[in-house]
Amino acid sequence: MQSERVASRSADQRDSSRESRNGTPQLDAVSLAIIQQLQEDGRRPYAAIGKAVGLSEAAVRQRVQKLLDQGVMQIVAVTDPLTVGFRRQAMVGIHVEGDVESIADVLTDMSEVEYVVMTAGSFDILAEIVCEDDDHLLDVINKRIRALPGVRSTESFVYMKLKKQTYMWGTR
Amino acid sequence: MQSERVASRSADQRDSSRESRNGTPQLDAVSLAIIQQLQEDGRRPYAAIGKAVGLSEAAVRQRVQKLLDQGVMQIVAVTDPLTVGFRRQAMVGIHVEGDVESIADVLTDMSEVEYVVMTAGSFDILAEIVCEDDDHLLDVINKRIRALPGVRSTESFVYMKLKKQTYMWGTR
DNA sequence: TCTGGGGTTGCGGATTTCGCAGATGTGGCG
DNA sequence: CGCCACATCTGCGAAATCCGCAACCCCAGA
Repeated sequence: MQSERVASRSADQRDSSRESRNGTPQLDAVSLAIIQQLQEDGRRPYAAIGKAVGLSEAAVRQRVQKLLDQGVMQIVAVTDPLTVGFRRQAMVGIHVEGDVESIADVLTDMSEVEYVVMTAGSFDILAEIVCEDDDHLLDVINKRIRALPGVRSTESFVYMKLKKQTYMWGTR
Repeated sequence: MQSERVASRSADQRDSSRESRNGTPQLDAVSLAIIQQLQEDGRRPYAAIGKAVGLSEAAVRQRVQKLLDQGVMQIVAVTDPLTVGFRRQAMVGIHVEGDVESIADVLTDMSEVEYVVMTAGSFDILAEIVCEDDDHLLDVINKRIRALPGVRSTESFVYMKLKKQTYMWGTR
């Protein structure tokens, strides 16, 4: 059993508490391996994960709990919104004048906004919106987003068909 | 216990096997409620879910399994790729000439491509790319995507900061 | 060398998962 | 209307898993 260990646990491996400049904890190889296991199946038993990554069941459990508490990962059910009754989705590109981050914060607080990212492209912000129908979508884009002070202009990309949606980073 | 039931199980509730035109199964209110529970916590015990939605533990288990098998939802760990060692992400807007769907299919098969959606905006396709560094990203965009026959032009939006990422549809 | 703290391990006991057999209910058909 | 076929739900043991806890290990600092 000892022989199945990923590696000798020393040096660069043990520092799962160190933090990089942006405040997010640095992950060691073992935690990464645990995350990979849970990306394949979020309900995989701790014991099975432990066997795969070379740790006891209890150790895996504690690390998973910590990753959850730290917000490094979340274990959730994901669906294609279209099958769950949300008929309209769109990506909205936003041109901002002034403080980009404060606009992003406002978007983050909107429940219809699913995804917000600041970019270095011709848009300052990309936001994904999930709505129940056209009226709802129109309302969010025109009345709620375009109306924000600091939003210079927007461009919308209404979704026609979701082709791929994975959560398998590192598993490839 | 009987009194906690969501509703009298009849009529519009029972047809979880009917399919809408696009081939995706139609979900009834109970399955929706189960999904909501799992969107809050992907590891929530079946018994707890059953209590919440008014079903026995075994029934919940069967429905969850079916939703998984049908591909309606998946239970997985999701992370911010930046904390897991992927330094560069980008959204790529693509202008296509000819068959859009076949291009989308090719993108879907690329492991670096995380998300593919066909849109009705000025781009035909939006694809999200997750890479380890700049070289990798450049390689994927220039050598792999732009090189595809049928791709007329692309525009990239490199991610600077991920502000929001949720999976709470229906929970609001 | 001693001490402190983070991380790991090894345990029971409580809880959950799993498989199965039986009950229930609905739709189709003679 | 009666009856069968099919899908779904329930109840229940057995097995596996989860969970909390105390002991242990190892490295770093005093």
